[in-house]
Amino acid sequence: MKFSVSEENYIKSVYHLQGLHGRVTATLLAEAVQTKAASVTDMLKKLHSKRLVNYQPYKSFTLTSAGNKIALDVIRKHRLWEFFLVNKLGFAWTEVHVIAEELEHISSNELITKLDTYLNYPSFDPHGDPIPNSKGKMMEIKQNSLVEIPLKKMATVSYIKDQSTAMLDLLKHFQIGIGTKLQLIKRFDFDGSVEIKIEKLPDAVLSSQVAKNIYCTL
Amino acid sequence: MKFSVSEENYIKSVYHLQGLHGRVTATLLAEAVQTKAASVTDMLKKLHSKRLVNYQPYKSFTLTSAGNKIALDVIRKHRLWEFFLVNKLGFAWTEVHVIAEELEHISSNELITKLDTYLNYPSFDPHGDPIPNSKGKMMEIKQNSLVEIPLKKMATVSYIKDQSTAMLDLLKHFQIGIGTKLQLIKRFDFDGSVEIKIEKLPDAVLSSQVAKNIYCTL
DNA sequence: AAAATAATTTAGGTTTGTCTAAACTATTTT
DNA sequence: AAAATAGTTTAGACAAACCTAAATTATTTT
Repeated sequence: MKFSVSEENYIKSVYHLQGLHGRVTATLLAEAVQTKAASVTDMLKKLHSKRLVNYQPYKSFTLTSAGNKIALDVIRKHRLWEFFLVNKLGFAWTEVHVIAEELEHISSNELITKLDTYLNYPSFDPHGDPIPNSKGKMMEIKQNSLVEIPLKKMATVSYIKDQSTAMLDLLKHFQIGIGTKLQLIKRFDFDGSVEIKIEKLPDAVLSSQVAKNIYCTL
Repeated sequence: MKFSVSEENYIKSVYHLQGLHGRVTATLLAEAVQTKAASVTDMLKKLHSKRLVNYQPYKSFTLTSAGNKIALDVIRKHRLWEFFLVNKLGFAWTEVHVIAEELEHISSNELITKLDTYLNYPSFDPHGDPIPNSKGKMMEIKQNSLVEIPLKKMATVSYIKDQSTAMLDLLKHFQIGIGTKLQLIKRFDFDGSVEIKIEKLPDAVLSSQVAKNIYCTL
């Protein structure tokens, strides 16, 4: 079955919100898809009739397994395109999200299969998010926030939680990006700030607020 | 200014039809965009109010120069994507049209600029059609139908006019495709059929009906 | 457990792009 | 040049996805 761009966007948003809150509420979803709660109700009825959401009036809701499958499919496309945009076309990882929001709705399955092959079956997108494979399975890696990794151990930045311009600006200044290798030198209990070492750079101190938003693999 | 997918499709079709017939009529356009004449009238009013078509009720019409610019932009995207699909993802040139019909409406200009660079500024798409550059300029090559090229001279197939399955099937059998190098051996005046030679293959005879649809560069 | 507040749904409307059927205009035939 | 035919436009509707305002239900506070 084929779905409209709107339907796909709603489903995708339900998926993401479910990941954060377990169940999803109309207001939350309205916010996510940039519309009003009344419009969400309309769409929920439609998605319910197609058996893509478990929905009862006035209650919070979740995706059915059919809905989940579609969400993963859209997310797979989104992340593969992001990978392509960064690793083949040379975009910065901070620029690709909006473009991938459009590309993720191109319908050809053959296209995604071929793109996946061309990119050599990547498991993570440029933001560090896992890319579902054709069956919807994602790799999982234990990501640890900078505040909780062991001292001295080499770690690789894998994900930035807060992607606001202010945060990205700060990261740029400290030359920290996805893939950056670093070690935790010291944790200051007083304010939770951390001192880190990046090869060839002077040691840097990051506030706990910043450190909490940086995730690493060990 | 941004245009809807429908608007872009109408404009693109007007452009193509103009190339074939000089001026465009509502019925012709309706056929091209797979809709009814009444819907075309509605859209023409809209495009006229945006100054993209030169339109007067009950008359045939053409694109304004603003409309032309948009058409070339969409065509550029379409053909660059087709090039990408064939030369990077490994699709056959006969499979890419429908996918490119969707991709051509992705709005980012930066994306097309980067894609163009990545593909190394190709001048022709896999069907042999010229790709407009960022200013809308297209390369022109003299293409000669197989019935009119000189005897013995080496020629390269550059374009297939009739792209019906029947025709493609026939071409496959004779191992003729875009880029195939061949020579005209003999022209039979009786029925206009032609004998051709392709390296390493036995000579083949094509009916004038077939030959008329094969274009070459010399 | 009422009252107050917050969240959700309904009712009725808008826009975009489509449709059919009827009315109108242009073109072709005789 | 009138009649017949072909092409185009208008009028009125429809579906999708959205909106606002009012009504309804759920949740929280007291």
